[in-house]
Amino acid sequence: MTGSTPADPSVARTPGRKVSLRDVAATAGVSPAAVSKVIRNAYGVSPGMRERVQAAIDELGYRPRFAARAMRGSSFTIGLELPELSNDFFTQIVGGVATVLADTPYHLIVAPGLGYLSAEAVLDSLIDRQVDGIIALASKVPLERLEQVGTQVPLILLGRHEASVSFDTVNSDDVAGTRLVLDHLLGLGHTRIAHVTLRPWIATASQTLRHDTYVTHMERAGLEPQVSYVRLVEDSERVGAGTDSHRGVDRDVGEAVAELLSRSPRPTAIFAGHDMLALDTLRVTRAAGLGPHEVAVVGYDGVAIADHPLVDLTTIDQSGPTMGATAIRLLMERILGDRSTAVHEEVGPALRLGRTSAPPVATS
Amino acid sequence: MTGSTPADPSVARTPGRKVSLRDVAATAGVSPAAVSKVIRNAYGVSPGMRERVQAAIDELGYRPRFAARAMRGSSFTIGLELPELSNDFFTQIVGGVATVLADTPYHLIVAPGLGYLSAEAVLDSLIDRQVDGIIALASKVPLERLEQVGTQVPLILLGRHEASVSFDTVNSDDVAGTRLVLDHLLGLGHTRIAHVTLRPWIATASQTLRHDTYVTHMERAGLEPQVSYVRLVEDSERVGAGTDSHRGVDRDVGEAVAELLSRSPRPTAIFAGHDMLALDTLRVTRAAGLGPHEVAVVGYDGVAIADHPLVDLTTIDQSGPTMGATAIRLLMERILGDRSTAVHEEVGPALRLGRTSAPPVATS
DNA sequence: TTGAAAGCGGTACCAG
DNA sequence: CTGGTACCGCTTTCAA
Repeated sequence: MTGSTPADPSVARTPGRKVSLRDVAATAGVSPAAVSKVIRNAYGVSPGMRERVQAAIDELGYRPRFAARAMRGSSFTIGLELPELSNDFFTQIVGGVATVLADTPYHLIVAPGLGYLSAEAVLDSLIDRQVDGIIALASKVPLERLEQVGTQVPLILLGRHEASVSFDTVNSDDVAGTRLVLDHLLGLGHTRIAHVTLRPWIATASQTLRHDTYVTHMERAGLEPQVSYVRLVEDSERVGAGTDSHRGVDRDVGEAVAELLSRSPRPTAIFAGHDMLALDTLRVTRAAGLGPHEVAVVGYDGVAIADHPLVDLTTIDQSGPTMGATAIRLLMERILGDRSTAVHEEVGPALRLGRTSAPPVATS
Repeated sequence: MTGSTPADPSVARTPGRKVSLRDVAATAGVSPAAVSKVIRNAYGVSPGMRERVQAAIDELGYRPRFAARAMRGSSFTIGLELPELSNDFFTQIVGGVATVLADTPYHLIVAPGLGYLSAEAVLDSLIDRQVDGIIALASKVPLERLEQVGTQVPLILLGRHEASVSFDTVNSDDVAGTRLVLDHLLGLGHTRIAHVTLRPWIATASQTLRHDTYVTHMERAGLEPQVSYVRLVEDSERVGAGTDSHRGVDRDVGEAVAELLSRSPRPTAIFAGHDMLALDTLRVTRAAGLGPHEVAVVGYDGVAIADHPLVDLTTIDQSGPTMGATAIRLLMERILGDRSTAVHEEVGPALRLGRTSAPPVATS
């Protein structure tokens, strides 16, 4: 309530107009063009000029506006599209990107799908913002659309094994990762290993590769693949999810897992398509009173909570931070014009053993 | 590099220049001003005009650029400052905000501190972006700075119990919430209840209120408050955290909890300042082989993982989504000019019982 | 109701 | 190396 004091100087600081580049130029006694060069560290300014301009900038507390810069030059903004924020794997990627960006004049806009916004809408919005480059997860956007985006703005895709020419990709080796999981479970003595995942949608998506590798690896081992698909949740159904509780099992995941558990003979191990699915799977198995020896559970991603002693989930570490750092490194190469041919990098997956996977009990 | 395929029509769609408002005007045979009015749903356009313009917009696939709009009018962008993304409570808030925003032409920019960027830097950056309004957590920014920001742009603060006139606040009733925790533990028979939290910094921050309430409530119950403070991590030390693993106990939290456990007599219960601290606390107690009956643990926030059967953390549900939804509602009131006096809303906290809090074993 | 024209605050080009 | 200046695409008076 500083309002009771009629003229409070501490709040009075509301200049009629923000200080502009022209103001700086006037104060420093130079041209606007010169100031522009200084703030961009552009070529062709004498040390004396730079100094005087910098002094004026400091004196006036000048800060360039992104909007004005974006009109002519670059927006100094990187857009990061991702499906949601409640999945820790995605926020690990954000961390990796942000750390690299910290030493640059570029800023990061985190643009989650947030349930109601599709990845395509998010990409459009980033383009409307004239970002200088985009990093995207975009696991469900058609390739043609991505290629098109890639011709408009430098683009890096994560989790899509596309041999695109217009954009780069960064992926974990999902085939190798899946084999790590299966060999681990097979090594423990499991034979009835089920897989719970989203219904394959894009053939090149990480999820799909894990699924396909699971199937072929099982068959090669002479075992029967058992997949339970989580029903795709329509966007319309998701509206309002934000105000609901985050809690409880996603109904569809719950059903998918319950369906697996009801099979006879029951699977002794469940390989979940990613860690959030694995956590939900554990909700169901624990609710059913089934421990690691009855049903082993393995995830994929390496979310932070996975190695909490109370959870201790066996999973594949995808090195989210490294993926993010790699992505922004590749993106900056393109933005700075250092490279214009597509590259496709992979980071190695690593098995992280936890208590949720154990040998099956010897019944049968 | 569409270069390999000489003339690929699917990728060829790279118009030399994006379609502008002027193009739409030309196509529709009207003035740019008219188009501007139509896309803003502004007053003073005849139905016929609107229809023709809309047709041209659809035909050309016109999309207004945020930068240009921000130059003169509003940016149709809301900025959300928050300390980090790896804390699920914060992303719950984001969800609440996003859901309400879904029905408006406004877009959300999520701007996390990301370790290296301080809240103040993030706020500055949002202002440079000319966002139309800001929602901030900003738990460590001095009040004067916030008041100043509040005079520049509509501002809503979360987790700060300030009676400001220049900005609104949305808070959980931290006093009531803390009492719920303590009464629960006292009811279970605990007397040696410790508190682990960040060292109080801002007197009006939620964390501080919980701390202060803990102290007074304990004293009023005739018990001795025992607080262990987590050392503040300097920003400089945090750089690079993004590429490190998210895993393991924050060294400082670990030390703070270990210090508590080494006291004699040992506390039988630990009230953590928020859920992420509680999870780290559980890491330490479990590593020390101490179960709920040796050391009860209670958190605060209601993160999603708290109610996982493997964790089952007793905590206070702060209704993050509701807080976010409330915040954006208040912000839109200010942006649309419906209100110019500050309001300060509170949402009620609720105790959520879990397995991590149990009566103390009868030793003494 | 409609449109002409003057910017918003930077950048880029080009002449000095 | 420096500075004048024409823009970028949209919004906003203000006349017609």
